[in-house]
Amino acid sequence: MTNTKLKEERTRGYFIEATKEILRGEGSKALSVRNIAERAGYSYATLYNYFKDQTELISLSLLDFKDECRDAVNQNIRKSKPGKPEIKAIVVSYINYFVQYPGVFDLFYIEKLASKKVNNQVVSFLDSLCEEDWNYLIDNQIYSKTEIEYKRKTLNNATIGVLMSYLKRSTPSDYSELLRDIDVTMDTILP
Amino acid sequence: MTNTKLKEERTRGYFIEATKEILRGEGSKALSVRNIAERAGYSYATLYNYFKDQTELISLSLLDFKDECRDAVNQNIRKSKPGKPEIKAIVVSYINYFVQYPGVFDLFYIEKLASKKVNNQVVSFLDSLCEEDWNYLIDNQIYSKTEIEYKRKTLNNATIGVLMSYLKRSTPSDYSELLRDIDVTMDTILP
DNA sequence: TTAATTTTATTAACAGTGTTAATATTTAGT
DNA sequence: ACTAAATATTAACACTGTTAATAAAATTAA
Repeated sequence: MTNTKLKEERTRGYFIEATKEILRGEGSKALSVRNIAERAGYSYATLYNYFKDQTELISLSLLDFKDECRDAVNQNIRKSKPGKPEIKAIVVSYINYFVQYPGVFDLFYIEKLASKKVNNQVVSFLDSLCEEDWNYLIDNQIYSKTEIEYKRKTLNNATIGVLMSYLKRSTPSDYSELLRDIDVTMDTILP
Repeated sequence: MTNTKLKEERTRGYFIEATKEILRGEGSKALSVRNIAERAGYSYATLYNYFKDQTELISLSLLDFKDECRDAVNQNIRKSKPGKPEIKAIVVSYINYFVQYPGVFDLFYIEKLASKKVNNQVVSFLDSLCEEDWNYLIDNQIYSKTEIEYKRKTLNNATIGVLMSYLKRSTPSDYSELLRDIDVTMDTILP
């Protein structure tokens, strides 16, 4: 009864963990049903006894990565000052996370996602990490509410653009330039 | 001699045209060697007598689309005032082009490209369309040279981000909001 | 025009993909 | 130990890109 449910949940976990390992390592290009199943220790068709299809497995991995990324960001911004400095620290560690795991970037922004709910969660993810700091800037009257609304949107889009260019088009060509580009973005949007 | 060269060039054209049709229509997801060859009126293996592999065909299509997009933009900005208004007109028609052909967006920004040269051409494409207007803003001393350098970069990244969110994550959900987001981006970066 | 040669196009094959249906194996309950 | 239920596996299908061997067509030489 509850025992079978537990076992089932464990097996599901093996598949999810295998998927995440491949995505972290070889990337989404190397992802295949047979590859996942082999790493999980099962035959490829067994996967379909636990998941509707590959996209369900991908969505579940994505949610895990979201938590992982949030934790990484929270670790890195510990001693940042609220407002612009902390927003910058968040953006930098957010970008660092995806530079470390390009396969996860593909999941978040490129791969076709099954549910619209997951879609929305991804789109608002970076912005939600900065929520407190945007409010800080409003509360301390450094920018108006509409100004902040605009700047939020623009920073989110610019950050995705920076990541895209770096990971998908190798521009800029090295990491130090990437950091400089983030500086540029921050100073242009929040002067 | 020159006759065979002509014939060869024509056959290559049929394959390229077929590739472009599929990308414009069904999108890059529907692209396959067999699909292309069938539409070109040849067997799938014939393709390899004219092109190294599929990626070469894709790169050649991309270059065509680049010209096509430039033409479309130039048509739309005819009566725009130099500077910010024209830059906005360029960004809007640039975005419109990819909204019309999402498969071409995949080519430009997502698909793995063979040559680094093509890669760089893509990355600098939007910025090159705005070149004159950025210079106008410098010459008329509306912004400083460094300011413009920063704004260029930020606008390029933000525009790619806007496109990504709209085409890949359905955010915003309708076109009128997309136009509003472009306004927001422009006013934030070029106030 | 026929024969030989070169150019161009096709089919067969290989290793891979996601997914489903039918089968085999393992576990649980009596 | 035997039956029933749960779980796992193999076989198959329709795809994918790519290569090698073969067939067809066009060109040249006699």
